[in-house]
Amino acid sequence: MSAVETVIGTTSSWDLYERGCPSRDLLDRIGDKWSILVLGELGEHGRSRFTELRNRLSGVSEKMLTQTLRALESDGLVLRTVHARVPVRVDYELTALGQTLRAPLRALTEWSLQHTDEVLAARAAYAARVEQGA
Amino acid sequence: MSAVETVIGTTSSWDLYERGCPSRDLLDRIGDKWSILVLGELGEHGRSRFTELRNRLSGVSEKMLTQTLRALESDGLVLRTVHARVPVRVDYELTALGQTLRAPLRALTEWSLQHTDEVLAARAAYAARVEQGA
DNA sequence: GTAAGTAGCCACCTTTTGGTAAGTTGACCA
DNA sequence: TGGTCAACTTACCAAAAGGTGGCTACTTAC
Repeated sequence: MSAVETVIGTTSSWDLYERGCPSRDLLDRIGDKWSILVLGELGEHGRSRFTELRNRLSGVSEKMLTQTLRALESDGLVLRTVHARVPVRVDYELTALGQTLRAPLRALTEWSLQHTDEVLAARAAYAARVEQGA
Repeated sequence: MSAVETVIGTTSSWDLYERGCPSRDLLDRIGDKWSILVLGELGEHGRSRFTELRNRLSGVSEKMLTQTLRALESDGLVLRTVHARVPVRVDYELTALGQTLRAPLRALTEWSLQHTDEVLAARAAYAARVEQGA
């Protein structure tokens, strides 16, 4: 059987540890740098326009932003609404599915913010150890 | 001021939405495909050897596995122990810091497993829509 | 004496990713 | 007449990621 118990009481037909597993690909996608930030922004600010996102995500290029938004839309996480007035106006917001990702993602971003100092310290210590050892 | 409230009651000196933010880099690192899987494996199985990990992470190359483990070690998330017997034996396990990542990461992998079907359906629908629209 | 096993490293090469910059659409404004 | 705005799209190019295969050291087992 290919079903795997990841946590007691939870079964799924997918196995993250198998190559080509769609869940693994999905994980890779939502773990993507810009995806995380876009989803975070839309989660916090709600419906936003393209330029708003571009301005709030420091360092993102238009190309990357478009690409990320398209992927998220295709995955059913983000809803894209085009207003046919001039100039064109486009809104992005989380779908219901996208909303379910907020908690897990926030847990991760929170962890990252809270432990950055420790990690930076660990890196410094590691670099020092390597310098010594070598 | 550069401090930012991410969640009520939580402050940090970092801002994920600023380019060059170390937390953003860190997030990118732990959101990495192989990092997630290695941390997951070590979280579930506990202390493991190099070849055990290689065998359990279907599709990983030795190069990638080494690279990922080194990065996690340098970040203070994984402890690497070399036993100087012959043939060499090396163990990897989560550090205390690494343990604190288990919950957030599990939340994300769980989400991924549970919603893969919905996302696949959304992708199919999106592809159909594009085909129609174009 | 030689093959096997562990835990890698290194050089080479291909694929993918991502940045920059320019073009597009279509109404409206000076 | 031509410049502007929003939200892209496209082409081109550089950088980075990642795969492959060969090499290492050391000892035990055949």
